[in-house]
Amino acid sequence: MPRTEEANQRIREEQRAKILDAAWRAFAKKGTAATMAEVAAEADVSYGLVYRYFSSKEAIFKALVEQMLQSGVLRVQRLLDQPGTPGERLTSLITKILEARRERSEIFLLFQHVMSDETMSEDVRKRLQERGQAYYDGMRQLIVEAQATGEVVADDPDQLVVALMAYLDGLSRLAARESEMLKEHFPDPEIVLRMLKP
Amino acid sequence: MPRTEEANQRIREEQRAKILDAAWRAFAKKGTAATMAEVAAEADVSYGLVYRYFSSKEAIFKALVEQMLQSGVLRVQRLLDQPGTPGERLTSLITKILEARRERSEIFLLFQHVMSDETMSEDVRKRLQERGQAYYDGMRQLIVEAQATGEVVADDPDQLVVALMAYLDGLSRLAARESEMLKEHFPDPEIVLRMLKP
Amino acid sequence: MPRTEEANQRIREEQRAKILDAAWRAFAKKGTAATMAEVAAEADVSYGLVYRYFSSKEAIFKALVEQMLQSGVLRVQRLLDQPGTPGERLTSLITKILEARRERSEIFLLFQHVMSDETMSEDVRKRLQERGQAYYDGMRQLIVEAQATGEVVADDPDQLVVALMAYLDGLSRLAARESEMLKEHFPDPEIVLRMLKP
Amino acid sequence: MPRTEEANQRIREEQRAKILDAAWRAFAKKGTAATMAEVAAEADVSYGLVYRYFSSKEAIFKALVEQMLQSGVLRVQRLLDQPGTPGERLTSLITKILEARRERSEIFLLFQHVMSDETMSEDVRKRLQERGQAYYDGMRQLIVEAQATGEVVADDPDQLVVALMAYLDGLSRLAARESEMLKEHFPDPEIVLRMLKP
DNA sequence: AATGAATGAGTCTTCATTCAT
DNA sequence: GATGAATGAAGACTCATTCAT
Repeated sequence: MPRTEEANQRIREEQRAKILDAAWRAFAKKGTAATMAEVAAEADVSYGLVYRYFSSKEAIFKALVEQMLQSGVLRVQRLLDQPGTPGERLTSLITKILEARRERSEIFLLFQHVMSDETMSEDVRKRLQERGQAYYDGMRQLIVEAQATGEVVADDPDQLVVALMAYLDGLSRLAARESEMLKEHFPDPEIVLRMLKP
Repeated sequence: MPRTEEANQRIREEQRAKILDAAWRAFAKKGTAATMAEVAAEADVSYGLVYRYFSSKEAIFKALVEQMLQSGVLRVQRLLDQPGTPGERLTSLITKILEARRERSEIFLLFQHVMSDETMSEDVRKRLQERGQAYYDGMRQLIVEAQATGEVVADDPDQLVVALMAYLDGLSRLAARESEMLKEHFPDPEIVLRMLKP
Repeated sequence: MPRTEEANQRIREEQRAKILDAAWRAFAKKGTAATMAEVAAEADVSYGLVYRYFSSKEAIFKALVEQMLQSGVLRVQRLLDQPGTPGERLTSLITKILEARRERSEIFLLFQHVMSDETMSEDVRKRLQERGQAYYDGMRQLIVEAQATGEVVADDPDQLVVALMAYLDGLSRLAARESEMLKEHFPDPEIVLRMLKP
Repeated sequence: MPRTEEANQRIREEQRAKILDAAWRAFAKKGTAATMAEVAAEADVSYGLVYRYFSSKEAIFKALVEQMLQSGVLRVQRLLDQPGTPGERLTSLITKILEARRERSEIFLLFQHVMSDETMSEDVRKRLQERGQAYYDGMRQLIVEAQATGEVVADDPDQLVVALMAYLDGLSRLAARESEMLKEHFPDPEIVLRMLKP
């Protein structure tokens, strides 16, 4: 007697999730260089099964990127519409970003991998590019507002955003490398906020 | 009539240098994914020849890393023994580092590539690790001294160093991606220095 | 309440027939390259089920060949024992063959596929070979007889048979390709019979 | 000291030819199903080398088809512009075609393989299709002319061409199978010509 | 009896490395 | 010292076949 449809449905969802999880680990570690065999091994699944769930390596990447985009981690917008003065909102935003980078560093690492891998499909990179731009724009806007209220230093806002982004990206890389240094001495948000202090 | 020994010697050195230069360009562009054929083409040399000068792809990497270590770009020590107060020296150090990251971003990019590539020989990675540690230690020492003179804020010095390193690494990545954003809005050293302000 | 034995029996036969029918369509279309998944889909059956009825792809082929052999389409013998002069019987034979080739071209296409596919089991090919030989022999005998009565030209009978077979095989291929040309201009039996005219 | 340019040139040409020859044998035998490993083995060459000369399996096929088209074997046109009555030219044409089919049966076999393989690139198939059409058209024209002079029977010319083509294709297949039967009893051109006799 | 999830051997393709000249 | 032809191991992907339910 065949399995019930729901049972199959469940199996499919679980396996798909299991494989994507494994892919996260594999790709975050090695980027595009990770092999399908590694993904399969990491998921504790046979080689061929990966292809039952994803038509190609590229397809897995796309699914990961999709998860990344859905996850909300990369969405600044929702963090902008908060109560408080611009400066308070900026502080809150950066604090939250730092938490996210610390806890879900794979996401940012994969993001960087994809962006710097020229073999990645233009399609996928473009979507991430746009999200990155939105991220940048949101941050810039908040800074400009905070400058108006005098809560942030009156430097070139673009330089400030670039500095902020560089800092955050650098932290992600350190976090991904699982550096002991970082774990024990994760910099207090206070420190980066000083870059913006008037 | 055979070539003189010196002539041969000179040719060898020139060719070796030519190949290494090409390797810089190739690896900066594609990281470990660059092929030997690309290196050879970039050097305008047959690809058999590359093997006359380097026994393997790994060997080229090692040579690049060696150049990196020799280049002095990664040596903090010589920047520590300068005249001036600790705070002045720290300011001067960071300014110089920023210049270097901006102008020779390939070096730092390669550094990061090697550090995050697990297939890289332990040997090579270890040497870079050590240099990174020295870098870290030098910076930390200077910060501690500057805290003593009250020129730097009295936060946990380790957190400050981590923050500084994250910022610098992040900038290198942006520089390497040849982002227009970065070129036009390279952050003034003043900005990062504020992170350390008391 | 379990199904009765006869009901089971009937189901088994129906399913087996359904799968074989699907296999005919799939193999006629793609030859050996047809996949088991395609056969299953064509039969509207899960692909696990195909293996319940046939132990392997090879086994399906064997069953198809068996059907082919049973079908009578390839049996000349029964066409030889007819009333009439040798020439009349030859004419009637060829006319019937032409009809068969036109209407059941898949059979001959599969025949050719199997014969030219070296990965096919020797076993299967041998049986077809023998049947082909019988076909050949029957035709030859009829020609010889018809030559005796002066109804067929006195050429080398082997050459005549070869020519006849070549013609028929060629037609099968055209028929299988579903060429418009052939459908609209299927050659009158009269034409091929002229090859034999004294 | 490197090889001279001519030496390399020669090697390249020889190897390319060697591989294409091997491909003829392999593909004529198995069609698309032939593996690259078989081609390499047949050419007595390493696996990777085939890819130095041809970028893909598809590319080899294209080269074979190109050779086929260049070979002239499939060009009827040049056989049409001959002296003599239409009937004489038709006789001469068919005689020549028979010789070609007999001696270079691989070509026609490959032709048939490609035409019936749906995975083959549309591009390639189209070119062959056109050539086939030209072949057909040329033959048809000659038949019509010969009917005008009364040298060919006044049947539907399309049926006559179809019959002729079927016969020729069938012979190619037999020739390719290297049937003993065919070798020893290759049908005299006289036989097929009778199909056209008034 | 029936389903479809799971497995792994086989095929195409790339690329580091070797070798004859 | 230099060239580029040749090799083969490794990786992405397909598909016949097995197995739990």
